[in-house]
Amino acid sequence: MSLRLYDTGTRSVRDFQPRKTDEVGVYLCGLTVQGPPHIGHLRSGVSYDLLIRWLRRSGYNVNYVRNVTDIDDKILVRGAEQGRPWWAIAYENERKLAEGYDALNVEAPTYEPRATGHITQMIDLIQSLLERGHAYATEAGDVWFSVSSWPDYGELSHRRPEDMLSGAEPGNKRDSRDFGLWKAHKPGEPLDAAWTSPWGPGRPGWHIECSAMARRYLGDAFDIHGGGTDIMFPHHENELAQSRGAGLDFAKYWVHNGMLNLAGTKMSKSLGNTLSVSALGEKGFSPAAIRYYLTSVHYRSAVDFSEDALGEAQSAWERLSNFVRRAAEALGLESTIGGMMCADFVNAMDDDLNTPAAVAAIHDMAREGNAALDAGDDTAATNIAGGVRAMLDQLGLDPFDAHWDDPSDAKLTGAVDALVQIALEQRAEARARKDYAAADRIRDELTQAGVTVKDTPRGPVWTVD
RNA sequence: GGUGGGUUGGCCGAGUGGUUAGGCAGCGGCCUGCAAAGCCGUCCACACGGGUUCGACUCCCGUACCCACCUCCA
Repeated sequence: MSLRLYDTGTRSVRDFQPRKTDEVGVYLCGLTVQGPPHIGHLRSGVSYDLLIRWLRRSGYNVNYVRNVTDIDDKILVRGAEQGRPWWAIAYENERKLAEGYDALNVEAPTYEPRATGHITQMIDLIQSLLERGHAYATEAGDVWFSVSSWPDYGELSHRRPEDMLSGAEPGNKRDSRDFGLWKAHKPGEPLDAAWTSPWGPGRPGWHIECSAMARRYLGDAFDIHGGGTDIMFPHHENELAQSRGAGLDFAKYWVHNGMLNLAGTKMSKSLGNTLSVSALGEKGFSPAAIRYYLTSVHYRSAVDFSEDALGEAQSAWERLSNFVRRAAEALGLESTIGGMMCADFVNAMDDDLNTPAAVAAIHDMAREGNAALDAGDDTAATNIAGGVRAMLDQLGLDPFDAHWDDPSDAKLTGAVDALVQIALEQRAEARARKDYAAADRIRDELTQAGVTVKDTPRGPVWTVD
């Protein structure tokens, strides 16, 4: 079996067959960096990270492009509000986004282009749309895409023009459905937010950016285009129309991830109901647990975020993590490397990235592994532990991944280790003479200091909370 | 109003026309000096009403409720 993916364009799960045998081009609409990222954005990052990792493990050489939109109306508004250059705000948020991705172990894309670096490519595309009669320029210096000139408009989101509510953005356009390709510079807007063009100074419309950047780095035709369901219309519909209108084949498959809701409503910048990774960290949730949480639901499902659910996910994640650590302590870390993923896991991933089922397969194996360790069956335990680690690693959740280490802890560990060892030796002596009151007192004191001690057949093990 | 998605056991969350999802929490047991971890067992289910079928949570129709998009938004 091989990968099957849900394709929004056909509204069905399709066998994934890239244009070239062993290469895959993927374009993901990244963020408009008008504010710091929240976990809804990061959910999208994790979802596509899982896809990319699975494509790579399936043998494809993946060219993964995820853009940053660093110029738009709201960024200019933020700049005016804060009395700072708009580009400083965009870049600040872009860095925070990168930190968020990194915290959740989301791998960097092959390339991360910025919209402002591709104005000439956008102008080229707009010109070819004008030449082909799919766009028109106004005296004010705006350029609009003519929706009525493109009969296939609506093919992605399956909307009919007559079904659409009126009240689209105002402007000097001929048809209310037409969307902006180029926005003329307006009085009062910063001069450094305008570029010269055949139609006068201005800046690009949102949609044209992605068409131009996808074309530059992935070519006129590529395999997968992704983003959140909230931008399927109009953004992706518009991208598709203008790229096809310019004579490009564009994307073969369209993938959309579901929204992350808070109290039943979409988490969004405009609603202000956002939650950041660092805020969750302050509440005691680890980045690995957050990633596990986002991985344990299907990427197309809406997720109603709750701290209770995240707490349950953290417990579940610790169960897997505990098994891997336990196995490494018993068998040696080397023994847990290079295992095989089980068939249930592979089949689940091939089935439109059914990560909840994949995670369930890991839990099943972890149970068997724990039983093998209990029984002293090191051969079986080694095989299972290696498989569990391989699968967790595939999901970006290997407990031993250095990514999860907190560098600030590293210095302390050495010092604490020496101190804890002294205490544990005293406790061992107390236990040897069956003075359990004294032994428990030492353990309680360590617990109060944040050091959790547990006894295993191979002696005590401690962790810092 | 249009389009799409959803409603699963105390909670999270997959899936299937007839056979245990998985996890968290609870309960009982084993193990342990105790605890933790782990293992075994166990309780709890498919919004509502019709229909198709030998049999439906799983297909069809209807009803209710929820969400998203139709305007910037992953």
